[in-house]
Amino acid sequence: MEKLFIYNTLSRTKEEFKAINAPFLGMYVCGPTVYSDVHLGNCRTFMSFDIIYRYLTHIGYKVRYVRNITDAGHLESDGDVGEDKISKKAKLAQLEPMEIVQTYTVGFRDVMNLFNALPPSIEPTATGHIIEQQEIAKQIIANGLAYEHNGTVYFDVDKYAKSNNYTVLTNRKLEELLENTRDLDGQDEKRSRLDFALWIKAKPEHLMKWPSPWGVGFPGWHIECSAMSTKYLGEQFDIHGGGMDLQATHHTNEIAQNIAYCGKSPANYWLHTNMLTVNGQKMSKSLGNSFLPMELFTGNHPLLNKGFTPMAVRFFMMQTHYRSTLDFSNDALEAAEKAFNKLMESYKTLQTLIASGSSSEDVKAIERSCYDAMNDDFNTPVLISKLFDAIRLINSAYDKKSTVTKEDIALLQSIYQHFVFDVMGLKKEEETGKSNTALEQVMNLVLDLRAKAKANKDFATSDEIRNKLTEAHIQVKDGKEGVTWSI
RNA sequence: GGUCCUGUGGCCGAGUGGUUAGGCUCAGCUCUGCAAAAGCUGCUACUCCAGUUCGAACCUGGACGGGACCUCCA
Repeated sequence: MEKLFIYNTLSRTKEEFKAINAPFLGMYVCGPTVYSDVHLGNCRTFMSFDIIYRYLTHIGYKVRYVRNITDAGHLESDGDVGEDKISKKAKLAQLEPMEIVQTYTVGFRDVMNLFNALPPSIEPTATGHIIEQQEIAKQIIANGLAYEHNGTVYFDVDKYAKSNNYTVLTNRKLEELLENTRDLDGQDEKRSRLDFALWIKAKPEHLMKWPSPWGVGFPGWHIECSAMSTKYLGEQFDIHGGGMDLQATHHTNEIAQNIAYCGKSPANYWLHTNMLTVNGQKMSKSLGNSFLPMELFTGNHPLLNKGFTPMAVRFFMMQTHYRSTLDFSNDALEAAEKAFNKLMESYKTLQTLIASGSSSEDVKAIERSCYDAMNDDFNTPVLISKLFDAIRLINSAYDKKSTVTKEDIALLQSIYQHFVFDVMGLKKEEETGKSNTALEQVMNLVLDLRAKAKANKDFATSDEIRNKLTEAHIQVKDGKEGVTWSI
């Protein structure tokens, strides 16, 4: 098996990866909250972990990939301010919370599918694991690290921090955290400002609520992940992932919960993916620069000149390492789209290569460097640069400037299969409209006429046809092997 | 305000104490009736200041800029 190095947030260094029970491997990734459309930032995180999942699988691990759906805990109106609005709206066309959940869960899966992300092995929901969450809260109370106050159960951070490193993930000092904590609702119920809720008493207007030993309520924000990761991957597993914004609060509390529950830190390796910016600025609705995936595909957005295919976007994301911020801009997307098309064109060229008896190229070295790139903390930008070495090699062999053997060609095929299709999860875009046979027949007719004009050296006619087609956004390409066209 | 991350050529974006990242753009060439498309070749950068070093864009310190988190958030 490949020797793989992964950047572990726990140690802030790249560590050699060792699975607890190879070849089996458990990976948990914090999934989306399904109360609104997935935005691109979410997609980027899940695409990053899709590559990680695919590569781990490729090098021989039997991965159980668990990614939750958060469908409970946040339906409450925004405290005191929002209550009025809610009651006004509630009169007409009130939706069941689970209708919202269903709508956005389906939407999320559809988008991930468009991006060719593999579904996780298990996709558990918070509402499906209320009992498990309560059990964990009970055990933490029994272990003396949580307390109930007026129907709400709080985690006792102070007490926990006396015998554990609460801030393992962030390296922050507890005193400094305390100084910087703001005043929030329910602060007076807590023993310490850092304490967080495992179970929350439901207000009467709260829509999703369940009975519990502490009264009717709903689970806290962090406990679902502790419950579901423990249930499906065990008390200790290999990899836990999520966006960097989850690191300081959600993951910190998750680790504390697990240790308070069973004395074990849940995951050996914590991976965090970086955020997404637009033209150098944070993506946010207030700045008017947030993208929905569909806006990206259709180009229906003020910041875009045109739409981009899901695969072009996927490729674009792969060009940046998962731990760097990814900046969206029209120019960068266009550049990535061209590069992606080149990668796919070269695959076609590869199919036409003719083998020589000897080889002037070292294809094995390219394959090796692809593995080296991925083994170095899943470095897809470097992987892509190595693939472009392969492209140059393919083109030069095609131009008869170099020679490749039958084995080389087979190896190039396998590099494409393994790295481009299996690991990066790229695929050829569907041909535009399968039912376009009518258009095709017309185009054949037109191009046939143009060919005849050219044969008669009637360039005025042939150029006119070409120009008119260009105006209609149809590009004519006079290749060596005949004329092709694209829209 | 606090903690942490970051600053690379026209643009995007890897990386390393001394040796070409890669893509896009651009220029030249090949091909072409001419274009386009495609291919080839070229374009040598690392915010600023000081230090460590034989040698730093890469290490250290400082300045300035950008970002994340501290509040639901991928």
